[in-house]
Amino acid sequence: MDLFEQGLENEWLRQLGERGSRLTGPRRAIVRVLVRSRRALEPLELFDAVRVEAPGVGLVTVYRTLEALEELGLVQRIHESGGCRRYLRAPQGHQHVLLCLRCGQAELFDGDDLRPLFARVAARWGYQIEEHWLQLFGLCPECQKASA
Amino acid sequence: MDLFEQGLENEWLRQLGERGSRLTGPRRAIVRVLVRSRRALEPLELFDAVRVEAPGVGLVTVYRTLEALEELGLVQRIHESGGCRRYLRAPQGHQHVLLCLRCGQAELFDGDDLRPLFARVAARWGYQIEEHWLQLFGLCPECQKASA
DNA sequence: TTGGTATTGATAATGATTTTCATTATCAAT
DNA sequence: ATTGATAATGAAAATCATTATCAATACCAA
Ligand SMILES: [Mn+2]
Ligand SMILES: [Mn+2]
Ligand SMILES: [Zn+2]
Ligand SMILES: [Zn+2]
Repeated sequence: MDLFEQGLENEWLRQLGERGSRLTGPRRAIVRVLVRSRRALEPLELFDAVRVEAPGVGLVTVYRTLEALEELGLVQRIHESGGCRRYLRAPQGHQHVLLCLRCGQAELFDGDDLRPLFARVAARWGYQIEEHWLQLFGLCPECQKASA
Repeated sequence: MDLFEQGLENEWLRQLGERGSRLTGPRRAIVRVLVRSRRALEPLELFDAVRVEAPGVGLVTVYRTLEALEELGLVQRIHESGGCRRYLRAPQGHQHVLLCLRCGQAELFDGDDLRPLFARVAARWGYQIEEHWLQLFGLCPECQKASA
């Protein structure tokens, strides 16, 4: 078992509890899968994965748990040209997503400094910039080999 | 009448024709509204705006025309935290969107040079970067006044 | 002007997400 | 441990945006 993911799982459950949510079987199972996934998952994919270990869980509970985790900022919706219904572990701190176009694997990176750009744009248009989205798409090392 | 928008309207119709599409009344009306909008519009909003001048047009035709214009790259879907169903005139060349969080007004800016960042990320993760999304959100000058 | 056909709008179908509601499970207070 | 208030659950139904169907119409090349 991965120690980092184990810790993350406990932390998510703790935050759910903090918020007043009961720590139920279905929630534990859903959190367990989400924390460990390297890919962004659609509700139905998540549902299928959860049911492998917790067969009784309903799709509706998957939707409800995703909503709760999104409110807590533990999970984020991923936007893609093909659709925007997949969810991924949210980054900690200032990070952005790098997605593999072929297999969907996700990585988080940081180190972008866009402040000079924001300043120019703000000056040009008179906007007060509040937020920015940056997302990179490409081919992961495995998929590069596969398509070579 | 705005000359730039007039020209853009003609250009869109030309490209639709080029592609083998007939230049019908409904299409002309839809293009006219889209070309002139400073905001990204949902299909239903677009439908309502079109029906002011062309009352007979159906919602289905709005969807079909949006699809055609998106294929031609003349229109793009805008992604927001609240939903991803609005469409906006696509940028020409390398530009990105700046959106007002309050009124939805959209501006296009360029001048971002993220190549150094891409190079670092590519090296760090072994990805071959193919594409990037950058979007800024803020308050336009009018909305800043309104909320002051 | 005309004929072949792309386009249209009304309608029905679809599919993802939400709502409803009776039943069950959690957990703080005994 | 037991209890009991109530949060959470899953099945089923409802909703809502989008897509498919289809007979009638409008476009446009000839
Ligand atoms: Mn950033
Ligand atoms: Mn760019
Ligand atoms: Zn890959
Ligand atoms: Zn504004």
